[in-house]
Amino acid sequence: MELRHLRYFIAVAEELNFTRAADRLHMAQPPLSQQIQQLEAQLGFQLFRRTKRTVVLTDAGQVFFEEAQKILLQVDRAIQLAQQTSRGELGQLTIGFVSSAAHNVVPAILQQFRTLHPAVKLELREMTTNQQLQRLREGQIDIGFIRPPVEDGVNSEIVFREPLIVALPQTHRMAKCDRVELRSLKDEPFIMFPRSLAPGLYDPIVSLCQQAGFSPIAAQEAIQMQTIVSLVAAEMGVAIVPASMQNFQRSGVIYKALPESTCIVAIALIWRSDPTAAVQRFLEVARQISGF
Amino acid sequence: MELRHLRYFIAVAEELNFTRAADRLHMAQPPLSQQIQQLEAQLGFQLFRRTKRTVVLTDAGQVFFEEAQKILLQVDRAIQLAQQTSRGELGQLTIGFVSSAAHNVVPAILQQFRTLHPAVKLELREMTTNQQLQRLREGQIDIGFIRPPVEDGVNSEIVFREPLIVALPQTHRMAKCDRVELRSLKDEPFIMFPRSLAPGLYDPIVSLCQQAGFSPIAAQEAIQMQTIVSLVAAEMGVAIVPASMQNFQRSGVIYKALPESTCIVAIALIWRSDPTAAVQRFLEVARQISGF
DNA sequence: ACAACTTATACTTTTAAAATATTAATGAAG
DNA sequence: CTTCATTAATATTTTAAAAGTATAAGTTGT
Repeated sequence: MELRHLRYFIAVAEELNFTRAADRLHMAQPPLSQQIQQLEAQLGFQLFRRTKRTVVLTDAGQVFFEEAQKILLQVDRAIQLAQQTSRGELGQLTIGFVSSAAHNVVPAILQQFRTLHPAVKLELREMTTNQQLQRLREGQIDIGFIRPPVEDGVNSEIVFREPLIVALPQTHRMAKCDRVELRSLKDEPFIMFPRSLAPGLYDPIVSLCQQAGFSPIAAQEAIQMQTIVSLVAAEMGVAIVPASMQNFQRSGVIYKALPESTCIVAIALIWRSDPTAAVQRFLEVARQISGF
Repeated sequence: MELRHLRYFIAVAEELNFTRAADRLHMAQPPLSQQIQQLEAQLGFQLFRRTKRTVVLTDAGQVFFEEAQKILLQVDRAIQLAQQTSRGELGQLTIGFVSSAAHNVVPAILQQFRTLHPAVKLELREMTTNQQLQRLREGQIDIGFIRPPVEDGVNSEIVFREPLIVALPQTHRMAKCDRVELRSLKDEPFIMFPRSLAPGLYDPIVSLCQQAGFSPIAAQEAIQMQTIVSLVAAEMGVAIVPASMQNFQRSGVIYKALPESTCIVAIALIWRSDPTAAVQRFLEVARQISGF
């Protein structure tokens, strides 16, 4: 049995007249009769009760008619769903992001993507840069927002750049100053990200301090930017953080610009090597929003 | 697009290897490749990402794979449902019956049919004989239980015969007798079915009375056997009823056999001229139960 | 009784699916 | 590094089956 048989059968069942149905199907009447006979032979029962002049559906034919219509609808649906998927209008994206990225471009990109492609389901997972690189290789995430650098062989693109700033406890002696000389913090305890998990953030911070003539004393480590800021609020020390952390205001913490902050940190987008259409649509939106 | 394309596609999607899929489909590899190419061309997108040596589903292909499986399942389902219907194992029967038939064979036939063909939905409607004949012609009922005679051109078969008996009020002077001579009731008021609605019951009753040497005085008419018995209980008169009304015991009413009751009334089954398979199954059961 | 209408059959043509033979590319093994 | 096995694609031929043509046969209504 082929879909052709169902299409022919439906036409005859609707017209109850082989000649008219054949017209509607743009074919001659004899092949139509033959195809219906063939279908009946395969099914093992009559679809129509025919006199020489009139045709009516049997009760089994009536049941088959309703089911055949459902089948053709399902075929249309299958084609449409798959086509939408092929255009990236339908599907699922699993997206990783580092905690600090949640405060800059990521929300804007996600929002825009959601309005443009509402049928794509987004699954968001906060992870470190290294976790994302590994999960991307394993195919467990489609897209990631990380801190560069990126090893070779991974598709990546910078989507955001920002300077570094200082987070001080409100009670800190420099909290009232307009701006802070990094040099003046050289004996302060620093709260840092572990280098192993985020070299792209750790290294610029250390390099900045060394430009100012000292090596920072890592008093505490934390693997979430929000935790680092909370530790500053708890007066455990000071921290150097990306400027976008100013979007994360927390009582007890004051952010200060660094005059010597020519040092820039970035957020990069990474994506799987065989990008699905949905990944490609996401890239388009990310490029549009980030302006790169 | 034809079901062939879906069957081929599913085989390739499951094997992820054209050669093996072709083996499974008992065909050569080149036509399989061509049919898949043709399918992709019609759909307007790639189902597979192919290297010269390996094949994987695209994400659109994955979606189409799942939908294609559903379609083939639905095709199987359509065939099965229609085949069951053609065998009379599935469907609906609308059945008419005269009120007095509810007390003899009908319950047994219905019960047996329900056990043998549980997927056939039965719809029961109490109607007079004439109503049933008309509704049958209009196709509004499939089967009827009536009082003969049946006009020509209607399929019918006697499924039950029974003698006539007398229903007396408990207070009646003859209520204590073993048997009742019909002649002794000649001056009693009779409660009758209107002749127009049930000649098959009316005529034997009148004929019986005339054999006994009188014409019954119709004091009341009612169109339900149960109502007639109730009127007897209310001492409105006496009635001659089919013997199966003894299955309908009502306080205040006594049934008595008639010695001269060589007169028999019947229940006939009637059915539509283009009997569906379900109607034929019903006939089989009715014949089996009635023993005719 | 006859014309118009409708389906089925017999036969021919056309289309397209399947088979065969072959090529091209890739990856693994010697 | 070459060779061999594996795999998908292409070109061409064969085969099968779908569509078309002509016509018959039965039914309905005038």
